[in-house]
This record gives sequence, structure tokens and C-alpha cells, in this order.
Amino acid sequence: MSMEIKQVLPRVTKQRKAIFSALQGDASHPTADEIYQRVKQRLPHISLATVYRNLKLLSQEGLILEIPTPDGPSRYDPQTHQHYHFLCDRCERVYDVEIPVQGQLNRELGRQGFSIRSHEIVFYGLCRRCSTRTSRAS
Amino acid sequence: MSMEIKQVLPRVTKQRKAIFSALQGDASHPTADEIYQRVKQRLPHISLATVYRNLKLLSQEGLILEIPTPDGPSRYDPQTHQHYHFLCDRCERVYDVEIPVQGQLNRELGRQGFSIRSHEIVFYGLCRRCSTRTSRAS
DNA sequence: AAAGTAGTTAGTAATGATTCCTATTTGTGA
DNA sequence: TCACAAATAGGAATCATTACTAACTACTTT
Repeated sequence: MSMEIKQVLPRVTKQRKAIFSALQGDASHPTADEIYQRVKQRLPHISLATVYRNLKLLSQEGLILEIPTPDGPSRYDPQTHQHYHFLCDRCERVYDVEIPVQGQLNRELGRQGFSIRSHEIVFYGLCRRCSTRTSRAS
Repeated sequence: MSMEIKQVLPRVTKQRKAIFSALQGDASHPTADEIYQRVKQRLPHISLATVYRNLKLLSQEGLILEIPTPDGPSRYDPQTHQHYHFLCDRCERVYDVEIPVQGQLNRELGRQGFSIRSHEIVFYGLCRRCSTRTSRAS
């Protein structure tokens, strides 16, 4: 875990480790601020800017995934294997979607002259929980 | 064109018409501010807030498409039939991608308990222009 | 055509997410 | 342990977007 950090970033600070490990095993796709609140319990003096800086670095290095959302803050995902996402229109939760990676799409785009690094698929609609309720969950 | 506006929005103002028609036939995926600059030539007193409000309304009503981008302002597309997008890592242009709509993905997600309204696929990489240059285009 | 009224606008302030700035601190290789 | 580049804390700044509100106007009803 923090060994992985060492491989790609010059220094392993306690803030960096805490931010990275706060995400491990979490499938709830927290926002930067939620991660900040969480890490602050261990490191009360940590700065929100530090959380942002490290989340950006970690995602640039491929140790975590940043998921931009259309109408709110980015969310972060410790799952680094390629997969897709579902955003609930009502409760705004993000779900991991486990369908096969559509590699043929990249090949098709390559044929059209683009040099593809990656692709993301985002589904929109109502999650199971919300589609069986009329209440405004959140 | 402005008849379409009338069908879905209570009033057809000159600002609304100008914003909508500024987008027609434009494949460059302009930002709200670019549209504002453009419309301002016809309506010098138009407000940026009016541009934002109408772009939001028009996209909510399905007359145009809003494309959120990970690291910058949203871009707008007059093409309303379902299609996908490519974002160039270097020049940040948005390209329309004409590959078949992947309807089977929605069906697969439906089987997994989600109620799908739509999906979007965004490809990342270098466009033709940028992959043949080393200069930092923009 | 005149009036009524609900929707819309302009201009600006406010918000929210994220990044920048800088003096200070700290991890790491020598 | 030393030296120094990298990272941090805290707050200011930035950028995109939305909220607010008094004035205005498109459209409906007389």
C-alpha cells in the first residue's frame, strides 16, 4: 500500500499515507471533503489543500481514480482496474458498474485517427433504492 | 428552431433565441463564456447569467446537450441525437464521436437493477492534430 | 389595443470546488 | 547528521456557476 506510493512519488509523508489508506476498501466514492473529515480524525492539523494535492497526485499516478461528476465535487475510487460508473439522479450516489471493459471502442476510435489513452462510461438514472421510493432520499 | 423553444419553454425571448441559434450548426463545442462573447455582438447588454440560465434550461429540455469536462467549464453541443465525445488531453478540444450507440449496455445495467435514463462515453487521448505535433497547441 | 401577470433579464453578490502562494517543516539520500 | 528538494498548513485567490432582486417583457385575457 504505502510501498506503492513510494514507487511513484518522491516522499511518503504521514498525510499522504493517511489519505491513501483512508480510501482503501471504501466503495462509497467519497468527495475530497469527506476524505478530509475522515483523515482529520487521525491528523487534526491536516489541511484541505493537502488532501486535494495528494488526491490529484495519487490519481495522476494511477493509484486511485478521480471521478468528476456533472453537478458536484469529484469523487474518488480506490479501485484502479478499469471499470465504469453509475450516477443516481436522485441520491447522487456513485456506483461501480461491473460490465466487461469495452476495448473494441478504443480500437474503433484508433481507426478514426484518435490516439486513445482511456475511456469512461457513465450511466445516469435511478439506483435500485431510489427507483422503489418516491421519497427524496439523499 | 425557435418554434422548438416555444414547445418546451413558456416564453421566447430574444436572448433565448439568440443563445439557441448561436449554437446551431456549430461543431466546436463552445463554453458558456464563448457563447456569451458571441451573443454579445448581437445583444450587447445580455448578461452572462442569462446565458448560463438559458443553456441550463435548453439542456434540461433536451434542445441542446451539456458536456461537463473534468478540468474546465462545461461545453455545449447542438447535436441532440445520442452520440459520444472525445476530449483531447493536450488542446482540450471536444470532438463528436460517431460510433454506434451502445444500447446493449443499458440493457445489461437494467438486468443489474438500475433504471437507466442515459449513458455517456468519453474518450481521452490525443487528437489527430496534437498527436502529430510536439508543440503545445491550444 | 390596453391591462394584468407570471416568466425573464441585467447586474452583481454569493457560493462551492479547487488551486495558488509562501514561510515553515520534513522525508530521504549521502 | 547534513543538506536540500519536496511537502505541508493556512489562508488568499481563482474559476465556473448560481442566487438574488428590482426592473422589464412576452403572452393571455379582457
